Amino acid sequence: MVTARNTREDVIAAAGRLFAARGYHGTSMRDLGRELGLHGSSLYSHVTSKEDLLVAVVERGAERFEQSAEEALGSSDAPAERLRALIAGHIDVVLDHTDEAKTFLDEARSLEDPARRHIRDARNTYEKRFRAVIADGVSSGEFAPETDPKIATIFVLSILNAVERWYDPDGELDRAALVDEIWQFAITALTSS
Amino acid sequence: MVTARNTREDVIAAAGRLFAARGYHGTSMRDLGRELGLHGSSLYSHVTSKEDLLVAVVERGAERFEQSAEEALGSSDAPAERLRALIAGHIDVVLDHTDEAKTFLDEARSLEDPARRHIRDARNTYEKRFRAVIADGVSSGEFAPETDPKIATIFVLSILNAVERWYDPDGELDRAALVDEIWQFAITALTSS
DNA sequence: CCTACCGATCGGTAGG
DNA sequence: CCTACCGATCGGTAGG
Repeated sequence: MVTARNTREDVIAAAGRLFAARGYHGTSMRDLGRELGLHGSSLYSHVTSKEDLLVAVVERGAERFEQSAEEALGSSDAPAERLRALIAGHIDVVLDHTDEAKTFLDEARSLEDPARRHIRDARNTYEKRFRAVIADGVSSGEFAPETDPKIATIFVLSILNAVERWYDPDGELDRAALVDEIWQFAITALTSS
Repeated sequence: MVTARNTREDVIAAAGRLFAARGYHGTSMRDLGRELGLHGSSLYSHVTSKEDLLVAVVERGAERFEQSAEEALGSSDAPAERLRALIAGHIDVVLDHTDEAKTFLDEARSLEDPARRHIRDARNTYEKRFRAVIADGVSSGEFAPETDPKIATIFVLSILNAVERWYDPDGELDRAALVDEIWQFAITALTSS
């Protein structure tokens, strides 16, 4: 059996790879065809436009993060533990679905407006999950009373979203240790006054 | 006196604006010409190539950050205060030279290799300034002994580099308060065990 | 998924 | 800084 034909999912996965590596505008349909071993024009039997591809990749990224947050919040632990679960889930998405995560984080701005707004909303929803947990911790007295949940959330997400830019999966710091470092940093900042 | 001719500096400034807003690959030389009120081909009397422009903008960004760090470290205060000065300086660069800062942070990856390496080095040098201050704080006992200066530096810079993505200069949080929030968050995480 | 294209746009040059 | 271009490449279509 020779190599089978590509599916739409194959095309989207390859697009994620290239968009993450070179950016949306830095990737041509012919580049993408080459990556899959077919002609650029043949891609149009799988997608209707280049932007259609960006939408698909970014949307998958958004779903991964959203699903991760929902699972993390399944437990009814204390705020500190729920924050830990959110952090661990976020890192899993970034490390297990790097291309989608990177494209979601860095290339969504190239989307045109219906999709763009939808992704903006998804991002806000995700952010609210973190904010609610932090606000809970402040209310319960577990976190410091001066904490501004909105700003603290931005800071934690800033750390999480930057991971793709520096973390080396083959380096000395393994995944569990990475989660631990981030959690420790965040929880210390949130707990002490 | 009618509008004077554009200088090379005008061209670089306009390029910074467009690169920051739409990305390097999302900006064409004709877009840039339009921004300046001249033909795309006329830009070549000021620059030798499109990448020449990216190099110029990114290089200016790197210089701003480097200069800011040097000034911040002029004082011989305690580590916590020197970290504060580094943070304040970084925020000044981001808010006063937003286009250069954004292009430096987000578009440097589109550089080809001599310039690319040079920028990577500049980034590492800048990072080392932060790391040295944090390491000093650990040595002096001012910061918690478990602190890993390398990782703590990455976390602080992650927060700083994300500012351009969410901060609204016309919002409720003014510059001094922004610096204060970041510093408080960082110093708390670094100080407590 | 290929062949054969399309018009538009790209970065860039020559010669004023 | 303009005019007049260049070859290459772009996203995309028609018709198998």
